[in-house]
Amino acid sequence: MTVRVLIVEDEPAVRRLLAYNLEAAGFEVAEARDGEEALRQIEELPPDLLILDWMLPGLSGIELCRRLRRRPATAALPVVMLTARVEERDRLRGLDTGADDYVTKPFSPAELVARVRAVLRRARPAMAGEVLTFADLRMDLASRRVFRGNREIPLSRTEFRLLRHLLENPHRVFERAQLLDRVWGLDADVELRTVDATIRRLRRALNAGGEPDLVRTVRGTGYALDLPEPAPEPLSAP
Amino acid sequence: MTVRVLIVEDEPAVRRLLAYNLEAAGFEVAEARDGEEALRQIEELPPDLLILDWMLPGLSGIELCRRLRRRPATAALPVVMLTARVEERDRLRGLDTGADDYVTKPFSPAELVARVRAVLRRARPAMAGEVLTFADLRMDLASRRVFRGNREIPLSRTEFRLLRHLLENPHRVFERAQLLDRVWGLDADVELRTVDATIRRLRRALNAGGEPDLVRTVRGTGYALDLPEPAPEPLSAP
DNA sequence: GCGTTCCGTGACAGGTTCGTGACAGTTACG
DNA sequence: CGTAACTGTCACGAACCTGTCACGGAACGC
Repeated sequence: MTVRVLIVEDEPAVRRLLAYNLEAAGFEVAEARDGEEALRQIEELPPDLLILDWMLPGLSGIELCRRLRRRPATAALPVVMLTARVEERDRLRGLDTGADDYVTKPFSPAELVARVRAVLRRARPAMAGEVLTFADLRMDLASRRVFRGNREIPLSRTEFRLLRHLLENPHRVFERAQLLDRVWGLDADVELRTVDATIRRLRRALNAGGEPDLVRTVRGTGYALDLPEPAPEPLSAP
Repeated sequence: MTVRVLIVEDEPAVRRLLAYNLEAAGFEVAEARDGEEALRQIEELPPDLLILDWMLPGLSGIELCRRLRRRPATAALPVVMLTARVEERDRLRGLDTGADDYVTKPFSPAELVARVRAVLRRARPAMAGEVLTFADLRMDLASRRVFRGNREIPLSRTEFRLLRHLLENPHRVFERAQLLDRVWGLDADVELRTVDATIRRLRRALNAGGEPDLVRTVRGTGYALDLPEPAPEPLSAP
């Protein structure tokens, strides 16, 4: 599976330089000109790493980073921040920006790629230890096991990835095409209805003990992970 | 909006230490001495997170946690379990207690607060996603749900899109042709009166509980989302 | 008042969507 | 090499959605 990197940078020259070198290093690259566009793209298809210019028109890089950290789905998303001068870099390090590394412009392509690789190496295992929870569902990413209550649920690879994606974004409705992109991958060539089949297998596995169904069907749209009966009042924000 | 944390702990010293540090970190804190009292408080005003001592007089922490998990209203309530020693913590992790994280006594305040924050990040529904509101109507775009007061309103795809458009432009009157273009789409080939039928279905769904009608009919023109007129004002003074 | 226009209402048929089970090609693994 | 598990498709049926229509009452202009 390829690693997706999203570059958020308003200067076209710098953007192209970054994209060229990262693609040459084997990454899949997406680009955004400002914070708004970045948010939209992350929404659509979350990358594995973000390269973020500190100075952006509109939403600044720091603000974007902080905002991402607040969302569970992107709280652990690795971020490499681009800064113009060394002093800035050191000052940003002091602030709590939430970035994983800082690169000073001008940078050498080799250094940039090296830092991206280092951040990915560091970030991956950190994510691996996590446990995703929803209702009486528990998914341990490290051991790749899923429990409902105290019963273990055997899941195939596809089912596991689908459930993981839903657990990372509970309550949120995904349409079939989104799920295909984000679970099966962009290069997968499968029918939309395949999602239904996998949802069905996932449901059968999850509810094998007669528990209530946690997968909500939204007719005409797609699926979401949700509590069945009582309308879940949207929890108050922190 | 503040985050409420309920501490369930029988030792006053530990309770006060926890309360002090959590309040310093900006949380709103409630306290309970045992499981019974905790249940009462959760009933009264559900907290956003529970800190739970493993050893409690009466109802044990584990039992309380399991019981909460069984009730839909509290099934997703984040729980941080306090244990006395490291061995206990590891043993509890093995059992399926349903807790989201474990902290070993003695703990550092910083670690405790960090773990609470982490659990909240994970447990929170993703996306402070857009929510459209009008009067007692609430539409959550991410989860694709609509509430009137605290009653959920089931809506079909078309009804949902129509209501969304009205909610995005409250008070504004749209003629049928406009609604067809903007809700059904430019390429849709349907009768103007179809709008009436959908408005009717939307009204029936929204007012199923006997609430006042929020959809205003503008004769000869179209429809708008509006508060109903409270009373016709007499023009002449008594 | 009176006729006309406009909208609410209920019913209905055709279409769409989704759950379900079955099946075959593929992969994993002993 | 053979078996079992996994995965993508498909066809079918039931439930649901939706556009349309006819009818009657309400609102409006005169």
